[in-house]
Amino acid sequence: MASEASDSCLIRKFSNFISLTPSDRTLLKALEKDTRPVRPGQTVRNAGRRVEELYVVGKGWLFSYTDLPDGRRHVLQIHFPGDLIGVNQLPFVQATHDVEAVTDGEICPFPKQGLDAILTQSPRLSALLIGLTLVEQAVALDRFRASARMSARASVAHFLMGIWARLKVTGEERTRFHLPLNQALIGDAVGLTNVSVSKALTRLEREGLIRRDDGMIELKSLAALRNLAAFDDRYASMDTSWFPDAAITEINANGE
Amino acid sequence: MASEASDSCLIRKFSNFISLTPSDRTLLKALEKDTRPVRPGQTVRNAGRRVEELYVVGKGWLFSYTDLPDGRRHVLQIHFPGDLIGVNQLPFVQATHDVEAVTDGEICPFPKQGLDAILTQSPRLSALLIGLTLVEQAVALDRFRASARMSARASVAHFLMGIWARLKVTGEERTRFHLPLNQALIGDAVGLTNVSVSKALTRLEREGLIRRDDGMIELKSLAALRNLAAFDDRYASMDTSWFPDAAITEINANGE
DNA sequence: CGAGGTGTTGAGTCATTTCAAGTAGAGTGG
DNA sequence: CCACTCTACTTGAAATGACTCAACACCTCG
Repeated sequence: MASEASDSCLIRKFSNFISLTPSDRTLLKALEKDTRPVRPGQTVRNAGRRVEELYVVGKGWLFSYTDLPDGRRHVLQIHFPGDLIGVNQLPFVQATHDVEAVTDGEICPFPKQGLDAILTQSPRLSALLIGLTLVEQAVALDRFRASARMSARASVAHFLMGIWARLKVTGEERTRFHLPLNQALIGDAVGLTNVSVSKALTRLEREGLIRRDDGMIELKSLAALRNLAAFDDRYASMDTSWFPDAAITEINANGE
Repeated sequence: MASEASDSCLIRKFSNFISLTPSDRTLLKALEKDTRPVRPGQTVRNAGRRVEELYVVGKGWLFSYTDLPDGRRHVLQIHFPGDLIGVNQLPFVQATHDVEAVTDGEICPFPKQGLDAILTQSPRLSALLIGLTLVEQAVALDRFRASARMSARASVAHFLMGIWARLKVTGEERTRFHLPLNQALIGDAVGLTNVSVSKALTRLEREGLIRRDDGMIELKSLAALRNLAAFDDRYASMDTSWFPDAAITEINANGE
């Protein structure tokens, strides 16, 4: 009823791409019914365990990762408020990776079947859900490419641009933002050591492309960074024209 | 009507995961209505161009890639018979990467809207489609991890295991198979140079993990390779239990 | 027979890693 | 208020794995 967008990052994020009907909002709100606090370093999901529930991130940052046999770690994704964690776990009985909190935060757990309501009742939301998943996939492949084929410096620049682009989706347009990730974590995300990340960041700062102070990071020149890292903003170029019409949503909703 | 599975890799692949109803088969066959031959080296899709059509691979191998500003190339995916090319392009107006044929082959183009029939008429096929897309995503992330965090030798081993696991999905269980990819291409897929790939393969062969002859490759010890590369067969561990029942498919089909 | 594509091998180079030492800040307890 | 500890970050030197460069072998195709 109260269609204040501001109370839910999930709704704010989705509104960014399509206009939500009241029933869409109701469906989304159902996912955020429950709330659970998380502490820094707390494990939210263990790889290998059954995937019982998915999460909406309410507050705070988290990340997905896997450990390698030799003890090294690979960070697959950083999760922000408004993100859905675990859609990509759907086709697996056992979780393919761990999820851990970076900062204090709140997550909203809901059962796997919680998506059913969306998938059966709102083709438009379903399309957006699939679309966002595919965009995330494209983003991951971009990061892969950067890590595999570019210098440490460009790779780190690419990572920062990726964070910026994703924060933008939930409305934070600013080029200066709080980055609560330590350099070992960033390294594990782009395939470098903490030492190399430190050197890359220091150099980027010396060159005037970024600025750091007090846990904040500022992207001083988006153009230069984009150019250096061959960065593409996949969220900005998302195409929603193939989505079913809202009208069809109505018909289906009535038809059930 | 003639439900010979053997005439379509797509149907054979899908049958591997769920039992297809006659109407499912009809839906899938519609995707393979048209056929177009491809030659080695032929570009099937250009990055940046509008995505008008998707493809089912009928015969032959293809691959998706992007070029970097400095001329280097990153190969994102190898496509086999039975694969759907371009599902991940759905949310983009412009293609995010190029597609090129490796060998002689046949592809079956169909318009983006060709998927609509499946998505609206068969929840079960839709679920499988989404599931397979998510599995492919997990596979890509595994390859990312291998490339970012493991040795050249392990990374190449991982790549080979990945090919083997995917061939298995369309029924080729054998550990000896034809590998029509040159070493530069493999390098571009795992983030190495052709020279490093050559050295890695030579070493793997000397160690007895693989054997090569006449364009064929044989995985001599799956266990050792799996161990070396920390390989997980994502296709084998796919969970279909969350799919809607075939019964529901019936109801929906009647309901329209 | 020559040309082009492909794979192998060795020598030298280079970017990133490893190792190590040192700085800074936050939190703790005496 | 001052050690003390922890974590995070920086910086330099040395080690190393992959890269570059280059020569050569092999095969297919004309």
